[in-house]
Amino acid sequence: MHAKYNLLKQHFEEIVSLTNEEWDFIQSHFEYKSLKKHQFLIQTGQSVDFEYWIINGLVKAYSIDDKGKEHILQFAMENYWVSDHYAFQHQEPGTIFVDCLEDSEFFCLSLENREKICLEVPAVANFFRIKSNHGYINLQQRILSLLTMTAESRYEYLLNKLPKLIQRVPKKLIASYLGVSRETLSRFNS
Amino acid sequence: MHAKYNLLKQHFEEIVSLTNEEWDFIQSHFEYKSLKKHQFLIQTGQSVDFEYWIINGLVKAYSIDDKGKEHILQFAMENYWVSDHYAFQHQEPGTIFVDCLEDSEFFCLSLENREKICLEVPAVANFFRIKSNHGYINLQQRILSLLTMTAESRYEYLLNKLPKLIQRVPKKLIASYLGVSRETLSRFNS
DNA sequence: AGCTAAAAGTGACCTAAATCACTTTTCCAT
DNA sequence: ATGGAAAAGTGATTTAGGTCACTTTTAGCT
Repeated sequence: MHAKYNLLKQHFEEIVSLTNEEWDFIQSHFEYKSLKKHQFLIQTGQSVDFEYWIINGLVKAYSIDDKGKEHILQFAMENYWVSDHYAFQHQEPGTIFVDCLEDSEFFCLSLENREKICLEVPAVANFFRIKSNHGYINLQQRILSLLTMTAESRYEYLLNKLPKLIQRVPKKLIASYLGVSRETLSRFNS
Repeated sequence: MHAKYNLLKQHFEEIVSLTNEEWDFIQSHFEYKSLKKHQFLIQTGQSVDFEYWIINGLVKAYSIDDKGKEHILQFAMENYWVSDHYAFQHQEPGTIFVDCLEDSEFFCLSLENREKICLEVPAVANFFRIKSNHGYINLQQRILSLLTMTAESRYEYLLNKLPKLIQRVPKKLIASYLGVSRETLSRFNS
């Protein structure tokens, strides 16, 4: 477990620097969790008590429409943060599902603990500020890609940006992420 | 100008509390700017020196594709923040345009000053952290709406969510924001 | 008020992608 | 290794929305 906490520490220290005391304090506010493939991290209607940092593994965050169709909001793997941010932030029941595409391990941070370490250790507030900002920028890029690009060029763009992801994820899920039917995706390229 | 700075102070204090000394320090890191309708705040290829808080007015942030078509990333009005966040953060040339749909006034914050006030005043880091997080959540909602809803229901949703905005913005720009042609938008509803 | 330009509406036609139905391939679990 | 399920591929058909061309309405000027 020490080694795993060290990965998280490295993750913070890519952005901000921390003293050993600060790190010990921060670390003590995380919980460990482990799930197998197909298990749920978050389900609609249930409380969302944590934000999760992924130690290793792969999850998908998605919502299901009235026709039962799945729409993928995000794939998240090692080093990513994932949650139902809306529900977590507002402490409301979940609006999306998050489940594991591979066996996965997480460090879990509650809202209360997040606010606590942000207020106690300014570097943590800065860390999350910068992380959120990067996340915001990424989503803006994705929106632009949805507005400006055809499904096929979104696919090429993704192949280029996250080639490793494509290896690990069935194409029908990639299709759902891109906002295209699996049949159409299957007719692209190659 | 005092009164306008006060609006900004109120904006901060919706999220965090600040002492008078802290506020004076923060305030001194903003510059004032005023633009007329049709003037540009940000242009592609030019450096993006600031993040802007809108005192009053209305702007659109958009990119132009290879066919010369405009795609609207964001409308921003009083109390909103706007910039080319990517270019600003990475100090690279702008990738989008931002121009005024109405005469507008801004408080401008440089990257250097932002980092300075975030490091000096932890409440500011927390303010931007929370703001970014809200922004992230909003963009996730928009992505979901692009993935799951028809153009028509996206329009209804927007009408419902930001009725005032529709009043102030030509429908062809709303169409561009929704990712639909203006002819198609015109055929919706009533 | 009157002129111009931008915005909005509308019809006809076209196309990218969805949907449906079915086959083939790949991946696991026993 | 093998049987069953999930994933992927493919053809036929449908459809939402795009594009083009034109008219009507509205909003700003001077």
